[in-house]
Amino acid sequence: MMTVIWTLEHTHVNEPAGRKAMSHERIVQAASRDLRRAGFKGVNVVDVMRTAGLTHGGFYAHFDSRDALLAEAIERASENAANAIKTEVKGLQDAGLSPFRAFVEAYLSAAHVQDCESGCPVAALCGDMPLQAAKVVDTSRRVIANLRRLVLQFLPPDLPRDTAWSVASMLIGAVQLARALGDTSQARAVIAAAKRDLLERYDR
Amino acid sequence: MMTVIWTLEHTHVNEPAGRKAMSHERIVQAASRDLRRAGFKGVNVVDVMRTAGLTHGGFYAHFDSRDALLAEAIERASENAANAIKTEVKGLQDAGLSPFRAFVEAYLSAAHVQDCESGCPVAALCGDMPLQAAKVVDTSRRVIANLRRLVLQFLPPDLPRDTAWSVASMLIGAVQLARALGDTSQARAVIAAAKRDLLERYDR
DNA sequence: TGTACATCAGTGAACGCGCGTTCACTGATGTAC
DNA sequence: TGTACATCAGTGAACGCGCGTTCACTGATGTAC
Repeated sequence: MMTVIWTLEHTHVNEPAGRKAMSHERIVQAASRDLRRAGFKGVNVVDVMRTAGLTHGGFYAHFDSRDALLAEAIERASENAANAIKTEVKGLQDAGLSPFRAFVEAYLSAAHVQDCESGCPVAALCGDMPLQAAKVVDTSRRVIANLRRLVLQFLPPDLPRDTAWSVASMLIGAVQLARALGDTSQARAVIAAAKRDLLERYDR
Repeated sequence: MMTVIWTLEHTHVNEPAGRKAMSHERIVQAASRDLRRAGFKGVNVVDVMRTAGLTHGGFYAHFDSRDALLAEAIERASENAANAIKTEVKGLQDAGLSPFRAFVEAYLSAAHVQDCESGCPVAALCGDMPLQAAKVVDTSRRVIANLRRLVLQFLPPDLPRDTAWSVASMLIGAVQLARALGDTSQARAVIAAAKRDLLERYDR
């Protein structure tokens, strides 16, 4: 037991970021993209490892199970997407839009509808979240809480706080409908209607 | 060729509804429930046939493929759910609610959030629709169009027609978030916020 | 500094299971004459 | 009306493939002395 602890303490001493840690990171990144592009069932151990430049045999040196990877991947997706959105919002605010309007334009942009693999994991995965293993469900709920906090950052402060929930509902519902309708005029109508609704009602 | 046609014409003569047609119906009904409860990946040929009181070997006498079953099942789910909603809306209207309010209360009821297997297939499946086979995607889009028409039936008529899209977005987004959050106060807050938002804005 | 040993991260073959799909066969029902 | 035959709906075993998981092994790196 003493020996094991001693070994662990010295595991990452020698390489700058740690070879294993870098591999781990590449695996999680690959999974977080597959996850959003193809859903929970679209995350495949062999493919993810190959994308990360490895072979599948080493997978279980990094994760207890595929579900453990899913949990890490969805959390990573949440961070990535939040950062991407915030960056785009900043640009739109600099161009003169109000914080809330900038956020709505960023979240409901054509780019976000099309590039689901780098987008919001709640929009991509919400319907399947309750069907996953307990560990993944727990992480999913934290990711939903992250989205709520993100909305709150840009919501006019005089509104009741649970307005963040109806705004989040509208946003993920519209993105999902638009993606399901594909590249059609109906898909664009969904996005346009959601934008108009949100901005007319809540933009100050 | 003549023989085949002759045979087909006489296939269903002898039994009231047709033995095969009744089996077909039971299979589709079973699949439409599994589909909404457990998603596209939750529809399993062996289980569906067992639920319908049959063995799996006979499946391909009824459907070309599992995807063909999915397409029929999602369309059947759409009809079932629309009828159930309309019935409940009628009851709420008789109790004095406006058409739109009755519809929102029915769609966002606790029963609809909990009993997904008899609920709206768009709320249950929207996120996975674009990941399915072409035939299933086509049917999914028709089912989304059905939901839009259902919303239009209860929307105040003076509103722009594409308001149906933002209302539909809010409804399916809220139901999905509530289901993902489980039986928690947050889930109830999502539903309450969506109801308040829709009714304050559109109820006349 | 060099040598022997231990550990680490990763490899690739193999296992086991689920599940969509196929197929030869069966009992029941209907049809021809 | 009865007999022989055809068809229908369904059965159950088996096939093939994908995929999560395991495991013995390897080359590289680090450590003890």
